[in-house]
Amino acid sequence: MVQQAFRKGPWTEQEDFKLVYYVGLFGDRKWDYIAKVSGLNRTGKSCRLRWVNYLHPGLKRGKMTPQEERLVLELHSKWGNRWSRIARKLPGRTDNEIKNFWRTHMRKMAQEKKKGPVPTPTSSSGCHSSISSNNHAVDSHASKKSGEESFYDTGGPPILKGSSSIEEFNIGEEDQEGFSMDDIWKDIDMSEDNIMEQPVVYDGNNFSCPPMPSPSWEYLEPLWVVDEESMLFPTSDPYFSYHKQGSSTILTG
DNA sequence: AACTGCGCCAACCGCAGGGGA
DNA sequence: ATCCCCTGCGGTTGGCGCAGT
Repeated sequence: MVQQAFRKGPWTEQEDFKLVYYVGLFGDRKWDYIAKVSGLNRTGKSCRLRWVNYLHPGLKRGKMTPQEERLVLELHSKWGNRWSRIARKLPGRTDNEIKNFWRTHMRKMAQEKKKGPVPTPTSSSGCHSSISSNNHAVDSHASKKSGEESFYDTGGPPILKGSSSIEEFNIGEEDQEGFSMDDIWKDIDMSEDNIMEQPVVYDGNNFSCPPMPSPSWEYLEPLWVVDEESMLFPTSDPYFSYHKQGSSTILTG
């Protein structure tokens, strides 16, 4: 058999469109199949990763809130490097995101350690020596891309925009204040070793999103008018008009 | 203004587990 | 019962942009 040379590297706008379209058609499980029929010339793995880490409608972009940071630290002290597990407790955050955050955090801790003694990283009070400053200091994308509307500034991937039902997944930075950490802690205590997928719940203030790795397409369907014949994309969707305004075909990297 | 270092994110790789044939 | 394929997870790295010099 001749091994097919798959495309690698950053995803283009067109590839994203295709992927979203085919995930809409076939769901988010059969990645190899999607990769094949879509003609993306990517591996199923690559498609899945792109979806989970970037295109998934439940994603919450932007820097982690202090609450989230604290939660990550606590959960990490509990579970170690079980990123996906930790991610399930942070609605809208991916394991990759958390992993990256942790790396950055550890680096900072190491640097601070060089300078002088610091409280233990896993203590919720101690970690704030770096965390809180971090909160103000940097968000690479938010600050980097000032001047242009960034995915990372909007509280969610653009695909979400324009749909009122979906928009509700965008938990803005401010909304995080109302994000009940107590609920999360309770949840953690209750489900310690019995993590279940939970339905999306909106009580008027807070959201509980489905775990990232297994997103549901139910809430996306209205966005996608699937036309298999013509393969038309919903160009009227804000997501697409957004991208059409952009000059670059490369979305990331 | 140019250069360098750093921080951050996206994406790849390898491995393990689960499910179906 | 075994094998194979697919999916998911964790670790790692390359590239981009910003900040400091």
